[in-house]
Amino acid sequence: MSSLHSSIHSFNIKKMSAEYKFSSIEKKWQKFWEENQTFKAEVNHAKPKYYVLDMFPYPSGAGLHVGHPLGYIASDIVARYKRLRGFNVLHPMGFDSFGLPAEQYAIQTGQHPALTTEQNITRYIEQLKNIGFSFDWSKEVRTSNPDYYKWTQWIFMQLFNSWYNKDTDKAENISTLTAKFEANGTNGVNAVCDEDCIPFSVEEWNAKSEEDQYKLLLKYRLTFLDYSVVNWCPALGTVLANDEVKDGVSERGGYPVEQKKMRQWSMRITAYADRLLNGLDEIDWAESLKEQQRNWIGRSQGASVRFKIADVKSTDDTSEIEVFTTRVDTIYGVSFMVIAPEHELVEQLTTPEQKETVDAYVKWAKSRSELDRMSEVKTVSGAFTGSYVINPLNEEKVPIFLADYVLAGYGTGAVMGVPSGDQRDWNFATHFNLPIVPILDAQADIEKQADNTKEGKYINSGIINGMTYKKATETLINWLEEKSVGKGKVQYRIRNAVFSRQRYWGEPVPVYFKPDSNGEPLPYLINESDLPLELPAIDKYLPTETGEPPLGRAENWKYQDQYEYELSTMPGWAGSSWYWYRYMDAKNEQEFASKEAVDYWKAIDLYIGGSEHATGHLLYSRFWNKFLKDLGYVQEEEFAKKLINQGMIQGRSNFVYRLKNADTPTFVSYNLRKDYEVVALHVDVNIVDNDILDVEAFKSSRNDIGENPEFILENGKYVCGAEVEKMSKSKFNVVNPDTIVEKYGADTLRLYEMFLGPLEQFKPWNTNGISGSHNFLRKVWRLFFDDQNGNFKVKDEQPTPEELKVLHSTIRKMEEELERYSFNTVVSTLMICVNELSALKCHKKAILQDLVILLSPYTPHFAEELWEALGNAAGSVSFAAFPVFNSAYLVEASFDYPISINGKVRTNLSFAADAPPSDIEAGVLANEVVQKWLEGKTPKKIIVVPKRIVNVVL
RNA sequence: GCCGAAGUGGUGGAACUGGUAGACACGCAGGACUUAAAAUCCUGUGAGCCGAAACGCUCGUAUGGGUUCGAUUCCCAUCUUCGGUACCA
Repeated sequence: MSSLHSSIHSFNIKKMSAEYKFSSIEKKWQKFWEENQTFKAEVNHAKPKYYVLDMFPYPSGAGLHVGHPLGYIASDIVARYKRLRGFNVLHPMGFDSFGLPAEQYAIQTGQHPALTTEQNITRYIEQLKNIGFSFDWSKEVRTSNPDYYKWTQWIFMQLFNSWYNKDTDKAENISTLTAKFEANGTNGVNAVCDEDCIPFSVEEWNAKSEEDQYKLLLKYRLTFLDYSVVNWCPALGTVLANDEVKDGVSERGGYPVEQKKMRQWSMRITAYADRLLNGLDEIDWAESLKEQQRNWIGRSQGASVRFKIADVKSTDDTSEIEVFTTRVDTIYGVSFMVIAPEHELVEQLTTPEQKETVDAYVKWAKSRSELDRMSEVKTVSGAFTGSYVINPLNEEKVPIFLADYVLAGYGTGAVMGVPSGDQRDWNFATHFNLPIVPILDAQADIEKQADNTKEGKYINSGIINGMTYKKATETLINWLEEKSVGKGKVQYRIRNAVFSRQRYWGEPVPVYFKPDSNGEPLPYLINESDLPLELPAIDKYLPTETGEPPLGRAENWKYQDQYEYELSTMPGWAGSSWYWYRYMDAKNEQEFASKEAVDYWKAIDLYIGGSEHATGHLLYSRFWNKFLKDLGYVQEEEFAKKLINQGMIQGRSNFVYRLKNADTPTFVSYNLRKDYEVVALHVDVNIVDNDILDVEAFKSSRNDIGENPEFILENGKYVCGAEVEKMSKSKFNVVNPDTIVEKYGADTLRLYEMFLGPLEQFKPWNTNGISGSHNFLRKVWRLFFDDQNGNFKVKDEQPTPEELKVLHSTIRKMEEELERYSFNTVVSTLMICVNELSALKCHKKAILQDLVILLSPYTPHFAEELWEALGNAAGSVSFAAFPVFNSAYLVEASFDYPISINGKVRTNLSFAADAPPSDIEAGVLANEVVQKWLEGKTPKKIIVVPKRIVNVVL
């Protein structure tokens, strides 16, 4: 535990000056906390635990800007508040330090990414420590450290060694699957596996070689090799991130990019689809975020139907195309079939006459990203294959088209086209002159647009004619199952997660390849004792000449000196999918965290981070957590009980307006710009105060504006324009927290960031308002110290009822507001409290001591200083007891009712707090203002809402 | 395109479950103190109308409709901005 009774900082009132000297105060307490390890959190069964976590940052080269600490300040306030409430708080910080930017920088400069990452982290820590967070730095983690990624690799190995048993609804060790195969073959096995798994008997299993058995098991493991589509850039010889592709070409160099299938590691997250969906009901996350996850998982109930291909050319050919539909009831309206351009049957289905068209279309589709393909709905594109399928219900022949709105990786890569019921199908049918068949009598105007109604009775629909939706669906599914041409099916939108990256700066995959009897490489895990598998040194951070990932450059990098390692690395989300457990026991060399620590800290009680992680990090983390639970390593089904999405802080850019066609560079002030022809240019916000440009600083800061630029001023000032944009270097609107801390102090920064607005909301940063927060602290200071001579003026006097009322209404509001994480209104509440105490000239210890505790989560250095001044043990405000609210101080004898006439407030009247509505009615009617509005009439109704409002209805 | 969110004074925002719209700040204006400035303190500040003033009236929470005694809050439609869209983290 931290030392609460340290007396190394003896306090001397005489040294205090009139001013609030934030700089020395903050340094003093930061040093104190560090030396005393005040916030070190250890397992302590005597106290209830509270785990509050921030999404850890990626340490970028640009350092922190004022937007980054927003969430950390909020979580720190909660951490400090919970300590005051008697909780044992775990509040750690670390770094998600693998990633593309460091690698990009390495490619440009040749510097090892570990080196730049280290430098960036050092800078981040410096900046974070400057803000006075109560982090337990002894638990810091970095995902790129081998002693961390050892355990990321270890989890990968557990996934490789596991399969998903749908009967027990959890992951199990692969050995339980082997045991089942040995006993009964696939009979009675209900496993999640690759699509091409076929059933086999015990005899067939036993007849297989060990090698074939091993190959077969690969189809069941929770991490497995599979083909997935990537952005392949032939010119760069590498796979590009979606971010690195703009308009179909690489962002760097502008080389063409194509969609290519590549064999990669995947994670079988689909096995957990239902649990990921159902678990959402048990966690306190924003409903909008849960909705995003639900939609991402995309459970849909429907049917799969197999359509026979007409006139199959040879017996070798596949003779069916399977589709999934959520509207099997519309099957009689099918007038075409669409398959993805990547569909495996494209070649087989294309007739010689159509070959040229189809080839051209496939080539074009390859150049388009998935996002382009999904977004483009205005123009219809597609190509006829020349072949047909037969609708199993009515034996009708319908043409097969390719169209890029069908994605190969989604469902079966084929859809049935029902133009009367689906707008995109309708557009497609209209474009290609295909029939539009009405199927429900309730469908209206289908010659103008599709109508997806489920109302009415079926027409033109064979066996379901005259039925309604529910009955028709049942009938059709029964029919399909009876005839073995389809079945009822639940389908998910979520796909298995691709886990390979053709990059250097990520966790190596702990896998090596050994040739099988045919010389084909087979993947095997390395021995657990060989973990961590460290990143080897390479000469440059580029793919090899033969197109292998950068790890292919490592010399003599072989497992047991003979086997090829896997050359791809893990994705960014690997290290972040379990890190909250590592914080519990960050230095453990035997386990990812001790059982004792995991059992004590359990799940995160409050997790703060951006909503942009909704379907990435937050879904993968839930997946890995469930997996670790299945294997018995952790207890919790959900890793974060409560989650708040903090909104981003945007930049506020300033502009100057430069005259076009002027000989000398000339800048015109904002409000005069309309009279000239001007170009707006970004100007560094740090030389603009309240939208007034520091002209001299501007002149000397730029070398592109000539020797003597001219300025057209208004009222002797140059006024800048302003706009809200993303905070970024290129927009000259980045504000560094260090600058603010230097000028106003960390406590002011913390207060102001919270005061800016609701945590969840996106809002622009504008340094202008910060003086209000700073003045507030100085105002508090003046309650303690005389602003003339610096004398300590707190007295041991009895507080008045009025002062107690101010204090206790503040305590109550603060509790309520923190309870609902309304961090901004707490600041207003504290301001109102101080305004009122100042007006009352209250300098009483009994009141001010509690006020200091209330302030301490927001402005910890400031609070420690005043706490010590009040005569308390140095550094102990962090563990003081939060003041107990006493409602007795707030009892009011009367209530001031707003009196409204037809909903508009016309006057106010005071009634006893417990006055019965009848008395209030009588009083209201007697009032002269009300009389005036009544104009002698009797009101229709009088609504009295006790302790709220009275409304007289005329 | 699809999924999710936001839109309130000159600015950031407040109004918690439908009950006085604009709390608290910034900015601006005026005043006190000062040789002066800073700091501090006081007053005013949504738009408009009437008026000497007090009082009062009308409009007003992106836009257009609706529900209700009463709507920033609930419902429908539209517009704009932002996040995600499976290899940014």
